[in-house]
Amino acid sequence: MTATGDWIDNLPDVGGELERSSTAERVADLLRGHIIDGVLAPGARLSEERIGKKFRVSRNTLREAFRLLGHERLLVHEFNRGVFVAKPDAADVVDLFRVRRTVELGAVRAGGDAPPEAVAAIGAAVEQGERARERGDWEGIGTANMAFHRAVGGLVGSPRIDEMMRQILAELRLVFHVMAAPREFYEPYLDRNRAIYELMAAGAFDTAAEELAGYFDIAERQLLDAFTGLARRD
Amino acid sequence: MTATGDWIDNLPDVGGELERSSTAERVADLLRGHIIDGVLAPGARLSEERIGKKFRVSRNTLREAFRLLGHERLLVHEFNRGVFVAKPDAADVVDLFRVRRTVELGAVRAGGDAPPEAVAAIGAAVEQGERARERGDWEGIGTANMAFHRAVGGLVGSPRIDEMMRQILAELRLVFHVMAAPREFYEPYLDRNRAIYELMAAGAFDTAAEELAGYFDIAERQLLDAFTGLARRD
DNA sequence: ACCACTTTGATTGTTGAACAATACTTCAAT
DNA sequence: ATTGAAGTATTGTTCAACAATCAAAGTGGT
Repeated sequence: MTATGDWIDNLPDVGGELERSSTAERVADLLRGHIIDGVLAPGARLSEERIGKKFRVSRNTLREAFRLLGHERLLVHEFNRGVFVAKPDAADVVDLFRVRRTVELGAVRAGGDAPPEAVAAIGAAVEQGERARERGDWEGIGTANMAFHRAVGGLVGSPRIDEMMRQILAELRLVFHVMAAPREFYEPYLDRNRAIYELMAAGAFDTAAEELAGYFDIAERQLLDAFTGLARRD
Repeated sequence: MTATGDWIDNLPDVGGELERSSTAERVADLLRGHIIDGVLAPGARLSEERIGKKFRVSRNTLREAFRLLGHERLLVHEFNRGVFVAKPDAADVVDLFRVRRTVELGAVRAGGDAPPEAVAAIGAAVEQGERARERGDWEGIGTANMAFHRAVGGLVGSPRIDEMMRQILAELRLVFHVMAAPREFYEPYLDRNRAIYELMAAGAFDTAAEELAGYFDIAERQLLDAFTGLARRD
């Protein structure tokens, strides 16, 4: 054991993994989770005093967390009135799908340059969804579908794109909470996802993009119909 | 004038135009401007106490502003050490161009669906740049080039994409400050911008996209070379 | 000169209280 | 029903305090 002495150099880089985080960030993470899971309904008002008491943090720290989530469009800040859980409307759905068409279709079309692992990650998401279907786990199917699209964005291999996708998909979760989408919503898309993945695995990225575009058209139409249904009831 | 009574319904929506803004947002705007203009050099540390004194705002308010700009990647927040003006490196340049290829090329390829005004805005940016060249106004050429690419992103017609482009281009300004780019950097691209615009005006969006892709390749290469030059001097 | 260790000083992280400014509610008056 | 005028609750912002952490200067032994 006289040792080469440089075993320490072979340790994996930890990057920012063990970065201590501020209270504001932890609070933001918590709130984000609650919003995505629907614990905090869209449109709900977040009282600084009550949430501060609940989480045992000061108002100042809480406000920092609010700024973070406001920038992610999960909260809307109305001056002198407070912060509310965002409540996306039909226009937001249209916009979200414009973004998705731009980013995801671009990612797929340039998929030929992506490393094999990136494509494999998409396949993993497909299988994750299929396993969830076998269990009858509708929640799991939805999660797997999100993972599928996050993996599609991952084809670009860009941290910034990854971050954008995370945000966009989080907003999309909010859309579902607004219109109380049926839990089976994603089920029909499982087979389509597999088809898209198979095309990519075979190197037919352009065809895959066309398939994906078709999915966007149908899904957007379906969501918008649900929204106009809601509008009529107001 | 017994009146129909519902003229008020015909009033244009004011949207958020007369939204009052918080101090934190105004401070963030100020700092953002200083960062983009290079008044605050990349890597510079922003002391809470000194900046707070300078702007006459409390530390708490200042920290809210810092959170905003941190989320825009213009500031980096190191726990217990402070906030610094972001200092993009070569990896950031690569990533920024990945994003630009995804977003801008996607925008151009789908340009056929964009309204004529959106295309016209691109032409306006081209002419703005050419006028700046006639004046020998290098600063103006750079600004016009930014406007050009912002207008390209505008083809999508999505507020979220517009916001992304604003952020990406702001980061790109930081890249220029890091490597002290020559003021004539953008000049050679003026003619290429016009060519790309003419193609789009003629409806040849796919060809325009190919041209734009060529621009990205050259510009990225040029920036990366400048960076490796810097690295050698360290 | 060089290494480990402590001490000191400065800065950030977070809290709690305070006050002004604004919004919401209630209720009276027309 | 609409308007106006309190009164109350909430947000916007500041300030002061203290703990936690980092950076730098010293300290001593070799």
